[in-house]
Amino acid sequence: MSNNKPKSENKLIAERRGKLDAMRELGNAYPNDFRRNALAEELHRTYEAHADQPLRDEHVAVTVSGRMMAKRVMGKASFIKLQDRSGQIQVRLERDRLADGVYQGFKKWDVGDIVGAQGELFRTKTGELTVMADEVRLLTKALRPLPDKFHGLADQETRYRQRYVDLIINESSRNVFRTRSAIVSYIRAFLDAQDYLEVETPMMQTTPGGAIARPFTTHHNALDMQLFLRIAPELNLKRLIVGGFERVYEINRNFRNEGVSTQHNPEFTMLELYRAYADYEDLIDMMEALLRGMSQAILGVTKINYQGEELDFGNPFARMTVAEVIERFNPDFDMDRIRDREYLLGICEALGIAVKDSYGPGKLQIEIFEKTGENNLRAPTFVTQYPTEVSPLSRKNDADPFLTDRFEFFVAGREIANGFSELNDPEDQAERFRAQAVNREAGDDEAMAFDHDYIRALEFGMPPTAGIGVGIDRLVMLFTDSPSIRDVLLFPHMRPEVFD
RNA sequence: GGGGCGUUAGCUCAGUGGUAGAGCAUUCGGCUUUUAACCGACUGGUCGUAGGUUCAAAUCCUACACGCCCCA
Repeated sequence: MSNNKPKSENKLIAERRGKLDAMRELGNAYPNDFRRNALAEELHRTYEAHADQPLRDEHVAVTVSGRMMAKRVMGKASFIKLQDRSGQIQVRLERDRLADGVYQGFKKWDVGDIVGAQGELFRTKTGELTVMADEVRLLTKALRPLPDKFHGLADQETRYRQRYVDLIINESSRNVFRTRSAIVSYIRAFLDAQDYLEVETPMMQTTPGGAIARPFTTHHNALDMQLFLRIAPELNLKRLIVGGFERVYEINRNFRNEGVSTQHNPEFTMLELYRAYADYEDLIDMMEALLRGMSQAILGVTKINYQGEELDFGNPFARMTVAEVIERFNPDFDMDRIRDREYLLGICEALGIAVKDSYGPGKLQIEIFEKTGENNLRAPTFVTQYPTEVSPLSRKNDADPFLTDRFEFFVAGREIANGFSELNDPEDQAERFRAQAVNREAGDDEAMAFDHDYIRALEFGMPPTAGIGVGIDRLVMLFTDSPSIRDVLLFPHMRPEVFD
């Protein structure tokens, strides 16, 4: 994509700048005294059943405003379309209805300008609800032309970099972000109804924790100290459980210093939720209810289409253990040796998985699971019984300490959520931190740091608790049929544009 | 990090070695019920950047930038 060329400014812009200069000479070119009393969609809804003559008889006077998206001039009369936040409304301008000179001035206006109009409603002979303008004003001059009215804006890069243009032009893009907002609102209402407290915890932390990931670093000048952007709010939220807030959640940004892809943005939004006196199975049930209700509320159906694939949130979700997934997708796998490190190493080698010396059988199992199973989990599926080795904050299973009471939720081959019964034994937690520290020493910069204050908090006693993290961006992708995470982020991360 | 594809007018796109093209938009003229309005005339480009090959490069080669997709 080529960049702007400010050196010899585009002719189209130069022309519009000339029109703006003329406006400046006539007075304030950027007035802010226009107020409207109607939105496009509201008018369409209210007068849906009105035919032309009854509508005229009612003399419905309205003021509307928005961006002029179409301009069709037929000599002494014109039609324009104004787009406001709700939709579009047509306005008819007749030279002889308007004050002297207004119509001549209007002919110089450009598609993209912000316009306000006042007049009475009628219906054209093709039935379109229209405002017959008695007054019309140019409220803001657009210096830059909009993309092609028919083909719109298709260039991906421009859509991401100049999201404002994408939003002006593409209704589908506007709808993605409306749906995103509706999803977040739905989650808040769902949780608020269950007496959860929404909280905000620090983005900048001295010890990043709560997930296995590489952090971003930053620097506080006055304190002259290194800070990390959080990779998860988990440990702080559990401190709040210790504090007695029993049910808390946060919907906010996490930052992970990893690659960028259709599934990953350096900053992304997570719902994290903690509930005392609950275990991971309670949260599995909650997650299932949340998704089913959300699908019904947002899309009106429980079967959704994602990139040509039907995903059914209506029926009970599948449940499998990590071991079962491995068995299912590796038919020759010897399940008797699933904790045999040497055997697992052999399988990894055969699968072309790069392993480190520090990997124990649990980590190796997960590598095999991710390589062979994850992408095949198409229908909504809860996967349970994750190895303790890869779950440093999860409560061990009472019957089998190799495993934890943890689950992840998959749909369309992607991890959407991760939850578990929380580890509230401070001595066990300290031991897990020490194990992570060993990995850290060994050069694994994703391994967790030892968080002394978190141990101290647990020593005050954290009630039995379960928690879950849900990737909001990925959820929005599913509900908006978006192939890339960038499609559901208003301003996705991009390399800087060069302005020369 | 590796591989593939892409970058031409404001937008959407043609153009595979021989004078840089179309539609829409813009500009000018016409038109008082249009719907991608219509009719007529015109205008608009360092073909992503830098090198190279060639009599000649948007086109072939190399590097780089940015983007998209796949893989790690």
